[in-house]
Amino acid sequence: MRWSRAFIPTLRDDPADAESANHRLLVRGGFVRRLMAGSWSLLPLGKRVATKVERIIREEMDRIGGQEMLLPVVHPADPWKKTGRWDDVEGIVVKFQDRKESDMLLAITHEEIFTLIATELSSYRQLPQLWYHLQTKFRDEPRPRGGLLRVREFTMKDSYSFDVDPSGLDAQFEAHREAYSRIFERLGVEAIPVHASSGTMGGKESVEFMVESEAGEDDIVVCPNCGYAANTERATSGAPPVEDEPWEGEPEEFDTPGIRTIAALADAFDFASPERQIKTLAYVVGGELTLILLPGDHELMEQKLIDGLGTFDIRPAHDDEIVAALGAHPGSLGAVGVRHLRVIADPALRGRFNMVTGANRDDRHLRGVDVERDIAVDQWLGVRLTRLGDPCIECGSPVQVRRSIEVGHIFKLGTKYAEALGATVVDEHGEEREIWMGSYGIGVGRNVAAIVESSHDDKGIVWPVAVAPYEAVVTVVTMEDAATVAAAEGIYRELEEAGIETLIDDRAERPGVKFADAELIGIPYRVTVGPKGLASGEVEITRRRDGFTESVASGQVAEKVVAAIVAERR
RNA sequence: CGGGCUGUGGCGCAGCUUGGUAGCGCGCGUGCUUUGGGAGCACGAGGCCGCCGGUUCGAAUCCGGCCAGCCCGACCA
Repeated sequence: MRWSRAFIPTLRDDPADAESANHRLLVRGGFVRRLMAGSWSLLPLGKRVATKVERIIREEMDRIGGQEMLLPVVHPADPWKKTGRWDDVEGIVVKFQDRKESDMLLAITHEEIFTLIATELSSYRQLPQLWYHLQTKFRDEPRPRGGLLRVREFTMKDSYSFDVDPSGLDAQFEAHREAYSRIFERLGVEAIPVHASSGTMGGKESVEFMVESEAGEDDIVVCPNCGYAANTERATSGAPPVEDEPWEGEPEEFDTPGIRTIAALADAFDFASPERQIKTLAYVVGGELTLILLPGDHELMEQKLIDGLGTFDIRPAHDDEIVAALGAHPGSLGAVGVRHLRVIADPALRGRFNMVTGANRDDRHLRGVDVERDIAVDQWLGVRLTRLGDPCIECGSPVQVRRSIEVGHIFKLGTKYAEALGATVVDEHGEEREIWMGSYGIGVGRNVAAIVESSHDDKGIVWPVAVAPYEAVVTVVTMEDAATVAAAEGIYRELEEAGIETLIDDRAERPGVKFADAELIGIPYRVTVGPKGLASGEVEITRRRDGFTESVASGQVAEKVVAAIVAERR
């Protein structure tokens, strides 16, 4: 490609509204342009990168037996109503009606429709099956952010596995785990698999692939000793040890005028440090007021509550609901003596005594509370957020918490969708059985963003060869010197003929502009052809990754560049 | 959904406090000079000042409403 003919609208300045590296560099390098919040056009360079990411995904899916299809992006409501998700996905899904006033939606994922196709399977002999497509999803995210990291419209590779039994599902799940690891390795991102929450997908087991990055939106818990790794939405840890001081007898009420927070209570009384308080949260779960208890120095991870209770129908209670049920306002709440409400407590409170909690009378608290003696806990459920330094659940070593980008997610779905939509096969005994399903997703644009986040410097993007929009650029130092132009054109032709995707920078620009642009858009290898070097028959090869430069006889340059690139293609 | 910030040529910004000709840098076009790290000079093109309404003789500027974008947070009692 001739740069003079290419549409590569690079910008000299960073766009003002861009914070994260991928946003800043992809816009500045002319890869993408924003249409609206969370909605991006891929320009020629961006499309080339996305296509390469897709090719790698396809190759790895095909390698484990995947068959590519293409399903529609507009779905009728009916199958979504049958699986119960028509209501579950309220808010994130765009719903509308066609001219006949039939309910429809824009696909946020494709479990329902792939399962409908799977109803055509009739015998266990046809299983296993593995189907996938690369298709647009539209999710009306409440807050798109971070350039291509969280968007509303995006291309996703989603695959779906169909098996006659759980062990078949396990095998396909493992195949995906390996395929995904290969994909991320080829993309040049360091993704670690972690235990995760299944969210709206349902199902029991899921693994996320996470790339450590400050731009990420998730925190993962990692144990440096034994390798345990999990999203904080799911991670469990041991209870950090606390030494309670002895207390004889019943809890004792005391005055706490104007005190509404754990911090304020801790400041006012030296026996009420946060770790010795019981934090009492009021939630409405399935329409019923429920108390959630945690050690005062811990935080609730709402997703664990959702997962642990098996319902999305939870929300913090409003003040008036709390007052009506407990007779006190938030800030003076407690569960001692509460029998008419469901009480859920984090296991970190087990065996704790001489604790401080609200008395359910405004401006009054209780001290000397023995959790198991004084509180009627209906359910012990691990709902607290794992913190840096908490003991690892597997080995007890202090865990780390790292900000990360979720680049892939694989789920064991079980038979939920098959049951709802009637996808069954007959087994070898002639009996009808529901199909066991898994679903597996990788967002294309988010992976492009993750690559940029983890591979850039102050000059611009550093693409791995495998996904670079072009593998090499021939920089013509001056277009005014006929010998220079002729030599550059010759090298360009050689590289093209050797199958190297090459740009020739034949613009009437000064060399500094060409160097800066080549670095900004991140081309892995640059061949610089100018009169200075040509005087001794030489040109330069510069590697983007580390700036390493060597002079090479112009007759040998193509061969050297080809060898370097082929070795890095993956 | 709550909070903060921001909307002025393609990009980055000033002007707004104190109402009166819309400005700067980059980029773009033409010409000359220059040519191994974002050149210089000269001339030139390009703006519904986010939108609607109000105040005023007069609004980018003051007032009200709306829309859009970015960042933080996700009710933690």
